[in-house]
Amino acid sequence: MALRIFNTLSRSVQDFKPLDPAGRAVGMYCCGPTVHDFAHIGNFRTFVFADVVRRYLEFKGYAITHVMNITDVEDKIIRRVREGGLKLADFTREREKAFFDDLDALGCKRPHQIPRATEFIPEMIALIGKLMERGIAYQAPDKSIYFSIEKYRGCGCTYGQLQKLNFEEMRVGDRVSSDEYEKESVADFALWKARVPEDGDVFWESPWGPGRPGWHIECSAMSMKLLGETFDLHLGGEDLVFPHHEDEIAQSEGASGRPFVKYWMHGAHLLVEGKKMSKSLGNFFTLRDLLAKGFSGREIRYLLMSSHYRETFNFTIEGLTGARSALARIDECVAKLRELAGTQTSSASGELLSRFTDSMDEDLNVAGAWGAVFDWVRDSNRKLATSDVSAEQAAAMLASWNQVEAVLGIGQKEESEAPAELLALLEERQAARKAKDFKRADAIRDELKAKGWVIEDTPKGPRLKKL
RNA sequence: GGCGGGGUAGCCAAGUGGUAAGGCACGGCUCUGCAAAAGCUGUAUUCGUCGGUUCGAUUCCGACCCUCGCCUCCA
Repeated sequence: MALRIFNTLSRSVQDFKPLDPAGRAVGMYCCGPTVHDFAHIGNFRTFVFADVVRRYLEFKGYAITHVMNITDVEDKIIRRVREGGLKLADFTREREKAFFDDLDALGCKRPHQIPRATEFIPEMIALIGKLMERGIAYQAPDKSIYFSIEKYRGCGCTYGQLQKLNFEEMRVGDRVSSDEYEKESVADFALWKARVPEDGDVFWESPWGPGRPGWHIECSAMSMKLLGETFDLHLGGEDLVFPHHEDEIAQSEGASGRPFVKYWMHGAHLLVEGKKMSKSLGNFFTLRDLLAKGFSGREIRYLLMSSHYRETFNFTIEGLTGARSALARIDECVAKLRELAGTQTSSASGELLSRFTDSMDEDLNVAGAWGAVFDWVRDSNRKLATSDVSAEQAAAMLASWNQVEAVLGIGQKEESEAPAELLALLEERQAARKAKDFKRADAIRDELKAKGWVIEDTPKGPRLKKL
């Protein structure tokens, strides 16, 4: 079966067909973080979503090139740098490192290319130059360069491909920053912002004078440079549909005269505890906030990818606790199969893969995919309980799981070996039980529990499990 | 005001023109010296409300109610 995805351009679910005539290579660009602060859990929903898209495309056999930018020059960053008396790069590199630590904790694969905005200034200037040549961009009295939507439309291009726009009905002006009032039209947006005193030493020389790039231009410049003027997939959060992505299309198609991106995918936002995240409500979490509460990256990842990417998802602490139980159920089953399979290997069999694929093919229906996973867990547990599963059979079941897990990316629970002294206590308890000294046996059980280890009395004897 | 999502069990969340996946929580059972852990198992006559189409609608159409998001540098 073929993968189908919802394309924001057509507002419908379409068959995914790469531009590559061989149908194999896929270029994918995901709008990355603005490194002005620690990223929050809402940001990570989008990055986990992008990671799942990438992993599923790999699962489907595509040779993917995953690009994600780092926005390391922007108003907030400049303000922090100025306030802290810091060097731009020192500040942004630190935040960037924190971001990748977080991404690692969530089990996200590193994109193949991670361009920084500040390292593509010449490409951006070249792109702006092209738009100037074509008469689609103009320099305002404040020396900044703006993109003219009117001229762009005059060339037969469409502005408003991703969202139906009605400029007359739009509430204009609410958030237009004061340095943009010299634009010819409110809808126009900055390509190059002329240097102002507040920028300090954050500026670059350009044919139009010193300044810095506008927000949208970096993504156009970097994606076209690394993936070509037309590429397959562009992802981002739903808030980026307008204006960011709309403007990217305008800049890119205005300059190249060719279609920019074939498929646009947008991830919906997150609610936390039923409300929009905000610091004043106390429901604003960075990843490290949640890790500090004792949740693991894989638990957070599981919760973030437990529902469809185009639906608003309500992220709750209760959900996180539930994620822990749900993952434990999978871990338990997989661990048993591993033990049985030993070093035996086998090819995948059973219906897990087909059910998983059927769900994921339909616009990444992860909820349906998890349904397949949990049905497989129950089915495996039944087999384990009612019949002798051979090493070969266990290996075959595991082979399917491993393929699915490569997409889900939840990894496995880190196995912790109990220290020798605790194992000695466990032995002592066994001896006490044999001697019917249950008082002593129960005392040891409590002692172990106090140390964070639970005794699991299985038909094959007792085991220690970390709480 | 414009545009676009949602409303399915206590909570989260799939899905379908033919009578409701899965997860969490909860109850029962198995195992156990008792537990725990683990496993199995049960739990929505019903899918926001009211109409309509249909042999049949939660699924299609219309109206209404509620809720959320975007509307110029926020994932």
